[in-house]
Amino acid sequence: MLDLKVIRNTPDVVRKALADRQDDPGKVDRLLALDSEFRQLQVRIDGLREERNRASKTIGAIKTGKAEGDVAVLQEDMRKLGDELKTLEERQKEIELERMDPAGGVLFTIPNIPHETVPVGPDESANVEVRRWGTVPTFSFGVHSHDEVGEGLGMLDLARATKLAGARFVLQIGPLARLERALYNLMLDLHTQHGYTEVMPPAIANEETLTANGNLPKFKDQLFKLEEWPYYLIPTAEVPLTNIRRGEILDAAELPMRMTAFTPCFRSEAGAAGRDTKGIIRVHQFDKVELVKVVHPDSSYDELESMVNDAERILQTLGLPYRVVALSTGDLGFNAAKTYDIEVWFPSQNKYREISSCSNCTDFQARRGQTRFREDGQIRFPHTLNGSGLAVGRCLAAILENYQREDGSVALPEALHPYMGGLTELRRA
RNA sequence: GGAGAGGUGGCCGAGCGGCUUAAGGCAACGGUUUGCUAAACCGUCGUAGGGGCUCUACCUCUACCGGGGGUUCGAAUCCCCCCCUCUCCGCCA
Repeated sequence: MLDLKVIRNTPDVVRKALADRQDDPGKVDRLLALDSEFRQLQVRIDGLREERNRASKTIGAIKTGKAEGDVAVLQEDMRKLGDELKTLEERQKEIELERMDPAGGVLFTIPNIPHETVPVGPDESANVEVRRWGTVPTFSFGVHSHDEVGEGLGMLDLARATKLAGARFVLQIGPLARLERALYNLMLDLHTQHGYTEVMPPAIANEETLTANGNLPKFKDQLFKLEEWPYYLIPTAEVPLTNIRRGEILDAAELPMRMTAFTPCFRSEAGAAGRDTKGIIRVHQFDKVELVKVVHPDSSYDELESMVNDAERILQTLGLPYRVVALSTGDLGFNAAKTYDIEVWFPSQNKYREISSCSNCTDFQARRGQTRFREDGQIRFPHTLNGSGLAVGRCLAAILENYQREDGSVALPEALHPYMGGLTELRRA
């Protein structure tokens, strides 16, 4: 959420941000109207409470013989005042819900303000490619999609995954199952070597946690909920990691916090029917190594650049060609002020596909979760960043495609050999 | 799952309808003293939202004692519901 004071003081900035995002700038004016009414009520309510507090104190003094007066008259007056107060309080509560309620208040429908360096544009067509790395491989034979390669090896069985759970689930067997483990071990090893603290969080989160992260209530239909429980399967480790210090005031010396975590991720993929139905690109359960930083506001954009580099390093280590794209205002996520996507090359689709998304959420998430830090007596909100480092399943799919050979076997990148117990290729048994 | 005991400021801990404006202590910060350190002494010392104003200051009000509701002129204190922690029992990877 944005700072209400920022919206009051610089409404034009927020209106422009909404317009750039193809959102409704009128939200600002609706919010300001509610805010004004709320504050007027606040003044009257506080005045009445003050009067009541005084009178109650007087009644107490009279009863203990420290003052003179008619208790009955005062009590009757305060009863009437109490009725009036109750009416005003109920009114204010209604306005408060419209203004600030996480489940639908106007403030919570206003997205983060894009950074000045974000390209302005209506949708993904306005995204800007920042750089490319690696050489796109050429094949002297007809390339196969990753699922064809995996099934050809006898190590990927999507039909039986469907029997076990349903469509959009994955079953890997033998060396391909081990490849999954090898990949996330490699990722965690590299990230921890570069200053990230490894974290193993719960894969289930409660409503408060998901609300603070912005997944609830807006994206409820993207989540798997546990029946009979107020719990959800996490859609990403970003959810628990950004909530670890929720509601706390940190010491400035604790910043920056850099964390990495491997978790399964669960997404309903509601609304994605028909998209990426083939293969394991878009599934209900996938593994991901996540990067999260909680940093001082002054350094957050530098931290974003280094986070992207940290994610890129994985692809470089694996020798997978990719490009980095800066998202435009129209494509930016709700929480993000700036986002880079990393897209890896998929030969069978003849295009780059997203394998990581790294965002600076500035103070937007921290404010929502009331994560703060104290510096020179001042209390401020830190900036939070999150990025995939990387999506393991998509990484595995990219290896199957980019390293496939004509005979159906797949070479393994050298960096993985130690993680595969010396195995240098995948070959049908 | 059953029985009991608890949740009060950064921490410890008193308070159990009005002398609380949440005592006292520890820690922290500023100062005095000191050759240095320590000690002692003095002061400051929660968060949030309003209002005033001569607007980085200052004055002032309100809310918050796990969360939510209720009783009352008045609730940390009484009542109801929920959450969490601890101890014991049961079950269990």
